[in-house]
Amino acid sequence: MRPSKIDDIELVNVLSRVIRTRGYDGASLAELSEASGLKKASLYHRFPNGKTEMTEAVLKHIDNFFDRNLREIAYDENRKVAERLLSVLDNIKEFYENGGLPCIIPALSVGEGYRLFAEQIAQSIDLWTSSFTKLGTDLGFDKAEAGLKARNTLIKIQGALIVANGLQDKEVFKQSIEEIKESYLS
Amino acid sequence: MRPSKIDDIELVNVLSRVIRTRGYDGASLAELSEASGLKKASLYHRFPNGKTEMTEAVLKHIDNFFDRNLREIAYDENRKVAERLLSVLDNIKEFYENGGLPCIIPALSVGEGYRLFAEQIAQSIDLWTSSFTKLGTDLGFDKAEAGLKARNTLIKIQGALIVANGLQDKEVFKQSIEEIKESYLS
DNA sequence: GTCTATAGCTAGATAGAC
DNA sequence: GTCTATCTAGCTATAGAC
Repeated sequence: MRPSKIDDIELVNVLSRVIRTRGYDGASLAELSEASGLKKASLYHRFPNGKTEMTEAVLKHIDNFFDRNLREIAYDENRKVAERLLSVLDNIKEFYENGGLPCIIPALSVGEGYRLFAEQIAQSIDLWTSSFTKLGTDLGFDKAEAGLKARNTLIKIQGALIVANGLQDKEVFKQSIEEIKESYLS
Repeated sequence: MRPSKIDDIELVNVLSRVIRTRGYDGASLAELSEASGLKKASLYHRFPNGKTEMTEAVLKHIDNFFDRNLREIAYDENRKVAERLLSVLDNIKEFYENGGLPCIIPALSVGEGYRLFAEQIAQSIDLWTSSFTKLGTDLGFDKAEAGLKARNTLIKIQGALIVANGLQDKEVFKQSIEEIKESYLS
């Protein structure tokens, strides 16, 4: 076995960046190849089903990230709930690079990406919703209100990423994260 | 002059639907042709610069819509401000078909679309922001707060469209519009 | 103004050498 | 595991008849 030029985790991270910024349809194999340093045939060796499989790997990687850095923390009753909230919001800021890197959801919400990955998108939204609902109930909100707050949290994050990108202004995103904090803790 | 199979307005509306749902990169000329009933060569007769020019026409058409149905109403001091707010929110619901039709912004926020239309996206956001800021100040909020509320209104609409699409649930969008109403009028 | 036909290119994908 | 070379299909775009 000849050694890999780039390990699996780093490779998926590179593919993730390209797909999130260029969109599924816009992320060509040529660009994925250039960004990763692997020729197209090498990408096919790693992902025999091509771009679809690369995107599945990216989705799985992101899903793992949020399972560890959002869901697990939100449900960790050994930690104070306010501390859990601040921790997950920090992890979210990290994932989106303070608003400079788009979410995968809009990148897969149009065109061919949506046809292929609609189910995974819905599942991802559900994971976020249940995690923030858990934080809300632990903070004392009743179940219904916690559910509404959770949904509005997702909406705010998704909307802030779109607007921050449109204005090329990360402050829009950072400000929204602060407002989310206040909406739970004040 | 042989008569057009489809008039300019209807044609732009059809192109708009395809670009908004498929994204700029995902909207192929084949699909634009099929949706409009015009062969590719006929589309080029109408838009000599191809897909770029079609998208420019769509953006201009949408810009006109919101100039008439958002900005003009927001600034129309002959009407009661609460009535203006309800009117613009109704027009927004219409434009997005109650959350069933995506915004053009995410469709142009990735890939080649972003490279070509970043400036128009930023301008569009500014028109929305100033319009809702005007409504906010006329409702008695001070300038700074009205500006923040306006930005959060855009964020909520954009985020709600993403989440509504991801869950295939228009209620998410309709609920968000109601919450926007309450945030201004209660 | 619309059409058929096609050019020219780039996309995703594969074969086979090293 | 990576590479060069190549295939085929789809893409944007154009030429020219009606």
